Amino acid sequence: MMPKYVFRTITATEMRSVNRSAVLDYIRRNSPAARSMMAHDLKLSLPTVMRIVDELIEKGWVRPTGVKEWSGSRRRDLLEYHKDGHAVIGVDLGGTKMFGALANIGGEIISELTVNGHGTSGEASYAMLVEIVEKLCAAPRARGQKIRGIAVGAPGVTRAPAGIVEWAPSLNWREYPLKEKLERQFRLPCVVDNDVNLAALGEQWFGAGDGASNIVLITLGTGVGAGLIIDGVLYRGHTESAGEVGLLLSNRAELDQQYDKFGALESIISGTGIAERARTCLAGSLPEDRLAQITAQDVFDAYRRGEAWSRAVVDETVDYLSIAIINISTLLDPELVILGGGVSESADVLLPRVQARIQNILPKTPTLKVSTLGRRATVMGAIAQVVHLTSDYYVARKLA
Amino acid sequence: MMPKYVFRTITATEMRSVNRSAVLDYIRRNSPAARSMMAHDLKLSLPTVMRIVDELIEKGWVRPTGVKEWSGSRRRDLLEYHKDGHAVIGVDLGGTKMFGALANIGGEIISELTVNGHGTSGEASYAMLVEIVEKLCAAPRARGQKIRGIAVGAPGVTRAPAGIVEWAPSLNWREYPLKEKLERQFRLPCVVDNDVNLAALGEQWFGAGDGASNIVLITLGTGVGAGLIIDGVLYRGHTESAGEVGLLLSNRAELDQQYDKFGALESIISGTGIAERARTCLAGSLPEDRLAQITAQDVFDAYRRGEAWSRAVVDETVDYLSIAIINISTLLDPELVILGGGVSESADVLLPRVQARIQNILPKTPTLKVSTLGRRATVMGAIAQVVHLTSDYYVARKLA
DNA sequence: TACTATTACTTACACGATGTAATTATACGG
DNA sequence: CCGTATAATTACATCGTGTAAGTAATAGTA
Repeated sequence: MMPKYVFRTITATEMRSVNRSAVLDYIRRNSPAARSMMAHDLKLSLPTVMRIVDELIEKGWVRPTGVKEWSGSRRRDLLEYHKDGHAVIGVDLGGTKMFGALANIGGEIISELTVNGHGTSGEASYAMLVEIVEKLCAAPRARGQKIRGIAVGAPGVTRAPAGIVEWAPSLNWREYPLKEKLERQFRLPCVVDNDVNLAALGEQWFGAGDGASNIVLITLGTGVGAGLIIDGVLYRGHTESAGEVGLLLSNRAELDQQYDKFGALESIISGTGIAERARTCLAGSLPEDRLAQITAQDVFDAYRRGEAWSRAVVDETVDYLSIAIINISTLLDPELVILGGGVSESADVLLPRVQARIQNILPKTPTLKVSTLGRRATVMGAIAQVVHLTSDYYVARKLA
Repeated sequence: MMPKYVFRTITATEMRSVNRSAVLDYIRRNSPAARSMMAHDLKLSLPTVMRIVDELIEKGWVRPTGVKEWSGSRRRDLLEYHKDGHAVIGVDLGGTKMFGALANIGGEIISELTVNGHGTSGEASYAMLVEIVEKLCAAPRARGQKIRGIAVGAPGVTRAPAGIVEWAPSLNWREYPLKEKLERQFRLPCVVDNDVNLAALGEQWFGAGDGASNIVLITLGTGVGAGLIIDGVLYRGHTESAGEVGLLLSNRAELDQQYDKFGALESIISGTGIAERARTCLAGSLPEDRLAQITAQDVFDAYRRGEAWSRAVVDETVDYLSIAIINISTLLDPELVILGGGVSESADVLLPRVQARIQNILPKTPTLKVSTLGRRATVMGAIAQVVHLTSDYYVARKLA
């Protein structure tokens, strides 16, 4: 019988990794930071902070600012996150578009590349991904940073530790060993993860996350998905499909239906679903070809202009999005709910109304924000994951 | 400005705690266990395992079995979780009943005590809790174990680290510093937590949890609640109100209602809600006083006897419970969903039908089980928390 | 300009933890 | 009874943190 055990052990070197991770995280979030301040806040002795900082400087994660800070007498030497210490490649592998970026570890994009409507699948998609990465590798890097790793967000179920894409319908990939292939091709550390998971990490590190430990990112685009940051750490679920909120049910009748490609909630509040409902409303009053071109964006524009037909569509979207957020918040009690994806560009219409509905029901309302990274969220999360991977990120917690 | 940082640091002693926790957890789940086996599985050197085991034996958490195991040549000395090494007091503080138990750390009850319909609130409730604890302290302990701590599960929102009951309507406690009061009174380490959270931990340690790292416990009783174990660790949420699933919404109309005491889902699938609906069905066909006595149990009994009226009530319960489980699983992707609370005694009726509904919708179905601890779940979780607290439980994780 | 007080940093060393390797103990099987 | 294999023990190297004492920097002050 296989033994059952859940918790891992650590060595002295890993203890250092835990502490190094905490210091790096502190500096990233609080640049510029002083050693003595960190020693105080992080409850480490000054010599330990010194040693860790020396290591971080040596490895290019952190650097002295040159500036010194007055705090009573001898000035503190200030340190900052060394954004340009390393370069990283992140790719958001969409079903219809691919978006790749070469960026520094501060999340500043050096060079980016979009392929719209690539229309590929299977091996052709892989070839296109390789081409994008190659171009980004070749892009000029003013400060001469080395590329430290590649992370890819895939639209579908992934098994992140193994780096396998289990099932990505739009690319027609099944059990696709993407990480292994990329590592062999580029000889760099690679991470493969779900696109929405990475987007959530991106917002935590560089976007609307703002130091919160419990974050839900809801993306409303072609489909609907959620990324969960729980107690500071990305949560993937038992079979790595946590956050597949497209399948959420909002009424009893939905129990009797079948959902092959699109889930119940997805068919209502995704961009696709919104456009679909608009077509039903406008059927007959517009020519067929115009009807086919309607997007969610058009619906919100019409709503802003006060066109009557859009009213019901937007109302329904507001209601079902509210139900989803209420149910997610009820279950998870996050500090922050971030709205992302294409539809979030219409947040001016949605957000105030959703907020009102939520406050009406929930005793404790999470903060509701719009993604600040937009379509770059996944790529930013990719950068975060490369930092996790290459800086040996460990975290420790005490229970009870 | 307050610095932002999320992750803690550890010292050499805390590294030992991480490893000690892993070893203790291994032995608890795999008694009897051999040192050399643990060294292999946990990736620790044998000397380290030896030292940790010596410490655990000395402190009474573990003991040699005396039995030896053959594995090719020299026999292994087997160790087991020392159930009787310590005694612990756990109390489930219900709104109508209080249930306290003196148990060993293996979750075996030495002495238990129920007070039904105590009808107290405020300071009187505290006095009754103290009386229960005192009686349990005085109960004979054959093996002479010392009581190591007290944990209390409260029916309401708690702030567990501080041990404050924020709001428990049935006891009329607000911002009640329970932990502080108990520690002063009994001079023992005390833990205060939400009753459902503790029940989830109880099932993880001693019940249906079975080594799973991602568990959702749904309790259906007077109200409805959920306890979440995420990546092996109890998750409480940003304001410690994760899992308050009584408020889950199942249709659009519910958005416009007000929920003061009972949430939307709660008013349908809780024991109270089931009985209430049965009363509506039977109004007129039964005398008023008989009607008032109907319980959820009666409804399920009638269903088993094939009485027509009960059909609709049970169907509705099945459907809304299914929706709740589907939505929770969609979001969290747990390995295991456990049904607990009074209504779970009718799981023979509910479970097969719920299972069928779930499988129809979800691509990946979590295992569905009935609580094996029943009304003792909270108390068992209380025991687990005392072990966490008094054995200095730490866990470490690597990201990416 | 020198002295003082104060805070930042450095160094030396103690301590606590893990790991490796050599040694001893135990038990089966021929 | 001995050989072999595995378990447990011991001694010691290594790696990490912490404490304490010493050095450096700097504003204020005499």
